[in-house]
Amino acid sequence: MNLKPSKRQQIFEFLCNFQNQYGYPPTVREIASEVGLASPASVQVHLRSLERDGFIERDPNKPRALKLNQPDKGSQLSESTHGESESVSIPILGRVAAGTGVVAFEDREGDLVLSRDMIGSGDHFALKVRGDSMVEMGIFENDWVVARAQKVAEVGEVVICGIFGDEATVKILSKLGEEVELLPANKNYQPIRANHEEVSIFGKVVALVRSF
Amino acid sequence: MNLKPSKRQQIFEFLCNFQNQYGYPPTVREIASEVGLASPASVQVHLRSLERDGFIERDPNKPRALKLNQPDKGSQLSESTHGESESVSIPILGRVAAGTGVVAFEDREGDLVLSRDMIGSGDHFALKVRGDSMVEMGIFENDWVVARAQKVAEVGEVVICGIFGDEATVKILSKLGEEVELLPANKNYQPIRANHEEVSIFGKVVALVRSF
DNA sequence: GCGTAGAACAAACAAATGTTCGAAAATATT
DNA sequence: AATATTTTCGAACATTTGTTTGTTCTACGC
Repeated sequence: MNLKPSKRQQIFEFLCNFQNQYGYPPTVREIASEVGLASPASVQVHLRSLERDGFIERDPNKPRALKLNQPDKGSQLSESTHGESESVSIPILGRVAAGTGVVAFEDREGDLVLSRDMIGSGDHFALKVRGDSMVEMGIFENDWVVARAQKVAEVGEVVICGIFGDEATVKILSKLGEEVELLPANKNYQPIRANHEEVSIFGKVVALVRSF
Repeated sequence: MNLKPSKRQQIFEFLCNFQNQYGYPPTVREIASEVGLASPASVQVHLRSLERDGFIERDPNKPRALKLNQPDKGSQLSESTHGESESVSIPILGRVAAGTGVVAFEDREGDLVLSRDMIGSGDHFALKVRGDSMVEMGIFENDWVVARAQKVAEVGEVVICGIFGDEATVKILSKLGEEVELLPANKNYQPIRANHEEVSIFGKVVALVRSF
């Protein structure tokens, strides 16, 4: 069926490339022209869809007021620094702000130093793991998980998320859509199902650090 | 005269902050409002000045079509080292020298950067984990274990050791004396018993790092 | 004092942009 | 084949935005 990438995906990739190239987002008409749609109205539908799923954010009635939430995806940046390893200081958060959107770096309790090529680009934060809900993935209590701050993720990825405005937890994202499913990695715990609006993703886990 | 920063500089800093916060550049009027100018015309002159000097690029007649050429400059992000955390570069070893005594740092494949307070003092090295003999301790294949180079350890500690001059492995030291016992953390593997002379301890595992 | 230069202003204009609405076309479903 | 669903379109509209123009005000040098 879908031999070619869907318009939705085409658009998203174009957004990433454009932002990368020009430093600011494209307009609706520029998108239309690029992906082969004749009317700005056609683009609107997809933008709404992308916004509903958290890939982008928009400010209504404002030109180019479009923010990418996952700057990495569409951009094939050169990750080959393989020579010098920049060390990055990652703030350890006591708790994650349960606000609607951004991850606020509250209660910084210290820093974790890692090399850039281990975690990739972006803003990162670290959390100390509480509980044993992820033991089957080798994530133990008192480990540190390092996450890249982003508000969307894909099925199968390990994410830091807040449910019902609760404290942040580590879970495996297993289903998306109107209803979101979050899986623990421990048979003794139950999967969590919740409405799309009740779950906020704070970041995607990219590394784990344990100190013996 | 210039007690306060010049309007030009105010504007440039605002551009950086805005772009950082919203993901797209502000409009001329948003700039005016922010830096305390009442007319968009007033902002224009400064933008022209900034463009003339190469700080920004603009596309005429297009809203928000403004590119920062130096995204880092104006942004006073949290670069504070917040306390002190000395970062240590730990060599990643392809294999551990099977010599009787010291750990020679052969075949360095790269470095792992960690903060000193995570690993403590001493000389360290890192190994990539092969096999699943330690899964029950949450040490998975392709993880990195960081070890402090030392030739002795105590019962119960996780060590890097070589047996019969074999490749280095990660095990739990469980008995000392004439006969040494090394335990895997996996029911499918057998404990290893060997003579005191046949086992050489290279280091004690002090940290674990996993990259997703 | 006089004149000049620069900064800022307000108002108006033209262009670009986001949005909406109904209809047409394409696609999927029964 | 008939129907429902999705996608796209075209055109009009309201808003936002960049730009221009002429004016006012202040500071400075002669």
